[in-house]
Order: sequence, then structure tokens, then C-alpha cells
Amino acid sequence: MGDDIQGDKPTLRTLSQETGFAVATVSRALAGDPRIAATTRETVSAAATRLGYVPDRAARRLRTGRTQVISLLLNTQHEFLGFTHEFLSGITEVLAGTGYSVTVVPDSPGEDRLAPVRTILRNNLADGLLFTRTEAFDPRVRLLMEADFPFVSHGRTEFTTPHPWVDYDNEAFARQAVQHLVSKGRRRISLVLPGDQFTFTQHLRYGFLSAVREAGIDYEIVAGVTLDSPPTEIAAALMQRRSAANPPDGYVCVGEVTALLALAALTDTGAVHGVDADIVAKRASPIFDNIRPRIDTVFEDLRATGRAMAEMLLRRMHGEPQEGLNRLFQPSTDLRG
Amino acid sequence: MGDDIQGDKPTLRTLSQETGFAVATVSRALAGDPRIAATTRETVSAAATRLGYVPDRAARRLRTGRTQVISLLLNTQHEFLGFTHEFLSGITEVLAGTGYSVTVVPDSPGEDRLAPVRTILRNNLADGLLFTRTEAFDPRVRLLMEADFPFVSHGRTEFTTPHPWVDYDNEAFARQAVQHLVSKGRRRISLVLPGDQFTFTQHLRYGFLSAVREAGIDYEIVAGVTLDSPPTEIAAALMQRRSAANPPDGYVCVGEVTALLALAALTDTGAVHGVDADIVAKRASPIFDNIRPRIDTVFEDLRATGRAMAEMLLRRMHGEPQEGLNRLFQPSTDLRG
DNA sequence: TGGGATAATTGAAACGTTATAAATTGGGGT
DNA sequence: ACCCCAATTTATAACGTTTCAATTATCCCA
Repeated sequence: MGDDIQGDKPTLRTLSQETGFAVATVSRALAGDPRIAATTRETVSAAATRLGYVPDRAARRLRTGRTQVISLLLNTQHEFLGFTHEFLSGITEVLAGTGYSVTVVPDSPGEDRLAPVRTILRNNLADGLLFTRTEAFDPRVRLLMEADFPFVSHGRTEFTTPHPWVDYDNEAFARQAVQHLVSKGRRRISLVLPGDQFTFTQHLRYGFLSAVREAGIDYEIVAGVTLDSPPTEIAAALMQRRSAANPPDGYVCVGEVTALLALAALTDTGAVHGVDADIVAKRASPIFDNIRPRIDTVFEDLRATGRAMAEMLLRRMHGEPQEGLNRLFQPSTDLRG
Repeated sequence: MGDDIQGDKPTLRTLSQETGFAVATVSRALAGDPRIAATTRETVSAAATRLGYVPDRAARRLRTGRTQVISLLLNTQHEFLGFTHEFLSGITEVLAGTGYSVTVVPDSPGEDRLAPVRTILRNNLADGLLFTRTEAFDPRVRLLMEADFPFVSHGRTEFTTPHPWVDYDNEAFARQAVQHLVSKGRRRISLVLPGDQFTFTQHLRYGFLSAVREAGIDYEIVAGVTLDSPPTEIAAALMQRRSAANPPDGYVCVGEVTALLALAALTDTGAVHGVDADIVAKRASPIFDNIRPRIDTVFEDLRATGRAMAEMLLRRMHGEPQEGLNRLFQPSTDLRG
């Protein structure tokens, strides 16, 4: 007696002693191996739960090569307000209870975007990868496809080989935003785009251009700045256009900050929102509910996006074929209401 | 010949064969053990860099029990705008290149806040812990101190035993905010507090109360809601007070959303910011630069906070005594300028 | 010249798990 | 009573690292 009074963390050996079965049997019983007798499996798992056995991650990882880790490449520079929080919350929400943990790896935009991916592949730091700000011919996607490493990108690419992705229909957003402004009688619409390298920039541009052409109205894509430019520069560019001869009377804004900048530009030049110009913005955070004047917005649910990406990655890691693993979120229909 | 043509990941055994030293010698040479001859150490580390040797995390972890992981308990419910992004960026910034990786663990406010900590301790999932929203007698702090597990809390506690923390001087913020409003002639100041359980709530309250009393002016702490209440409820509470006989003419706002709510409440009741009332807000994101009317703000640098906490945790994990490991960030002096 | 100390290196064990191959058991069928 | 096969179980090795204890080489001094 007394041999069960021990604060040590239970291991397979503990269960082996406890049940009388060999370590190997215990291991396979817990794994649900059908070659182990059903009664044995029950006995073993009963003992496991009773003693609170949890497999040691390091040992399992060493033996199997599987890390039980999912890495998220996180842009540490710019963020759409609330993006990181919502996105990450969605991911952890799905991963909770699966045994996988999420590690966050900085993805500095100025530097080599491949470096962190290479490190992860080479040193076997994760079983799967999630990342954002995908480029049309994203080198990370190319590398990961070559290595046959599970990943899900936030954003599509233009590679012909299919791969798992989750995206937001930015083309539809841009089109609807323009149409909404047109329906309010706006005839000259302005747009600030993200950097050209991102795939979703092309989607936005296409949706925007086709809608303005269809409506036969004027437009301008603000030159010299992108969504990632310092806010002061964007502000300056917007102000310059407002003081020109033919300022825009409609703004399509892809993020909250740009929308606020546009609003400020209106205010600062004495123009009145809703009278001299209208703004339509995509929002990921709740702040626009509380900003006056009210701006028409379309919501992008980044928590759901994170959830979808995590679920898809799990499926991919469990061997599901890549073909069906895509999801295109549609803009909310707030503008129609 | 030809035995060096192998794509396999180099291990200590590879280095052993390559240099002719035993595996044990190689290991200790790389660890910089002074009992190994200096020339040997050089030979070995030269070979290591030449072959691109990187120690296997799983093996090291299994052997030593050290995980090389730092866990961050992240509240997945509420966020101060930009908090998660900035905070996390600061942490990963410091940890890049140290060999430590950050895992994010959801910390659901409604549920047991101890559960994730217990899991981490019991299953040895991390070497150190960071968390936020610290309570006066935070059970997590108590548990971690008992277990002598390295951690840094964002926010102080009221335990007598010292522990590492990083905090923002919310008392000073509240005091300065009130004084600023008073200097603008405001005589009845409103405040929405976070939940009572958080330590920083007490700091805010104390700073606020002592400043209003000192100035001999009126005040109200909005009842029935906290910063974590749904924005609509906060909005309703603010509106109710505005339509009362003696509405406030000054607002101290601890977060961006509340500030916007206050602003909206003013606008919606026909009051004019800067005329009928003023707002002072703490901000963590850049959005207020672009909001009109301009609100007086004090900046809390959460990136620096994340950096400080990560650095402190590293020092704590490397055995530094807890005594000096505290840092109180002072409010920016924006209001004075 | 030998003996004992010091310096440098090494073999072997261990961390907890899984996979392979081998061993044991219990039944039928003849 | 015997043999073979299926059903279970088990011993053992291995993943890559660190550390303990032991070994070998080197040197100084009596």
C-alpha cells in the first residue's frame, strides 16, 4: 500500500503498473487500436481518466514528428482595427479542446516574408500554417505547396494549382459600395487601394471599376498612397483631392481608418457628410455604431473568418483533399436594408 | 565519400560523426561548457553553423522539461481597440530570436479563469505566463506564486508578496483627465468604470475621486454598466443621464468605444462637444487622430507594454529575483501640451 | 620513475512516447 | 491429442537531447 500516493505526473508507465498491461498495450489502447480487446481498452481509459493522464507533448512530438502546433503569421505593422483580436479569437475558439495550440510568429512586411516559413519548415515547428495578406503569386504559398505542408491562406492567389483558402468577396463589396453610392446620386467616387501586391487589391479594383463603368460615372483611385501608408499621408492625399476643382462626392473605404480620414477630410474642408458626399466603408470592429455622422458600412466578420480557417486547416491536416477547401465570405447585406 | 550528401536534418549525431567527437562532447561544447577544451568548442560550433544545425525542440523539451514556450492568456471577448494587436506585436518583437515562441490561450471571462492556468501547469505546456485584466486578489497570481511558476501580470494585485507586473498608472491618468476638464471649466464629470474585480478599476476610481474632491466639483460614476457592458447598454445609460436635469459637462473615458459613445450621446441630444461638454479619453489605437470633433486623449503604448512584459518574463525565467521586476508606465503628457 | 591530481572526453542511461516484430494465448478442425 | 490460425499482448528499439559517472590522457612533483 501507499504506492499510489504520488504527486508525479502520471505517464504510460503509471497506467501500465496500475492496469497490469504492458506500456505498449496501454499506448495502443488509448489510441483506440481495434487490435486491442475492447475490454482492455475500457479498463485502460478508465484508469487514464481516473488518474488524469495526459500524454506528454514533447515525447509524442519527438517520437511522431507531429508538433500539435499551428502557427499564425501575424503582420505586426498594420492592422485593420480589431482584425488581430477577432481573427485570433476565432482561431483559438476552434482549436480549444483539439489539443492543438497556436503560436504567433511575426511577419514583418518590409522583410523577407519567406524567412519565418522556412524556419518553420526546416525546424519542424508546426503541423500547419495560417497567414494573411496573401499576394497574387505569394512565395509562401508556392513554397508550402512544394513542401506539401498544410496551410490555409487568408486571401486567394492566382496560382493554377488549387490550395485551401478563405477569403472575403472584396469584388462584391466594392461593386455594392459603388452601386449604393450611385443610388444616392453620387457621380464621382474615390477609392484608396491596398498595395498592388495583394490579391484582394485586384479584386477590389475590378469590382470598383466594373461598377463605376456600368453606372457610367466618374471615379478616381487615389494615387501615391495605399491603405498601409501612414495615415497622415493618406489624409494629405485626400485633402488635396478635396480642394481640387472636381472633388469626389462618394468614397469607398476598405478600412475604418480610411473612412475616418475621409470623414475628417470632409469636415475639415467644410463639406457635410450626407449632403456634399457619402461614404461607404467596410468595418471589422464595432466602432462605427457609435460614430456620428453615421456611415454606411458593410461588416466583415473576422472571427468567423478565423474559425473557418482553423477548421479548414484541421481538415487539411487530417488528410482531406484540397479541392473543396475554400470559402468565400459574402458581404453582409447591410446596404440593402 | 558521398556520406555528406544527405538531406536529413543534422542532429548531434551528425555533428559527432563530422567532428569525430562523441555526442556528449558535442552537446556540451555547444552549450559552452567550460570543461570542454576551447579548441573543441570552436571546431564543434563551426561544424554546427556549417551544417545548419538547430537543436530539436521536442528532444530538448523531453529531456530538460523546459518547453521554450511562453503562453499568453488572451481575453477573447472584449478588447480595447487595437489592444491585442499592439500588445501581441510587442511581445513577439522581444521574443523573436530568443528561441521562445508565444502560444495564445483563450481566457474566457465568464468561465473559470484558473482552468487554463491549471492546464498549463499540470501538463507543463509553457515555461512562463503572461496575462491581462488582473484582479486585486487574482486567483491566477495566487496559484502561480504557490507553484513558483514564472509570470508577469498586466496590472497590479493587492497581495503582500511581491510579484512581477507591468502596469499603466491609471490613477494618474484619471487625475490628470479630471484636472484637464476642470481647467476647461467643467463642473460635473462623468466616468464609466471597468468591472469592480479588476485592480485598475480601483486605481481609476481613486484617481478620479481624489481629483474631483480636490477640485470641489460634482461627479457621477455611471451606474449599472461597466466598460465590458454591451455598447448599446452603455449608450443607453449615457443617454439617460444626458436627458436628466443636471447632465454632466465632462467625460473621462477609459477606452475608445466609450469615448465615441459619449460623443454620440452628446450629438444625439443636441449638445456640442467643446461647448456643452468636453471629453478626455485614453487611447491605444490611432483612430482618434482622425475623428472630428477632436477629442483630448492620453496615449497608452501597449506595444511598449508587451515588450516590457516579455523582457521581464525572460529575466524572471532566467532566475532574476522578483523584487525589481515591476514597471509603471506613466500617462503621456499630451494634455499638458 | 612512479603516483596522484587535473583536464578532457566519453559511454550509457534517461525523458515518455509509438511502431515494429515477436511472443503468447485460446480455440477450432482434423 | 495435435496442429494451425486468429486474436491479443508484449519486449524492444528508436526519436534527439542532456547529464551522471566513469574513463582516458596529461602533467607536475616527490
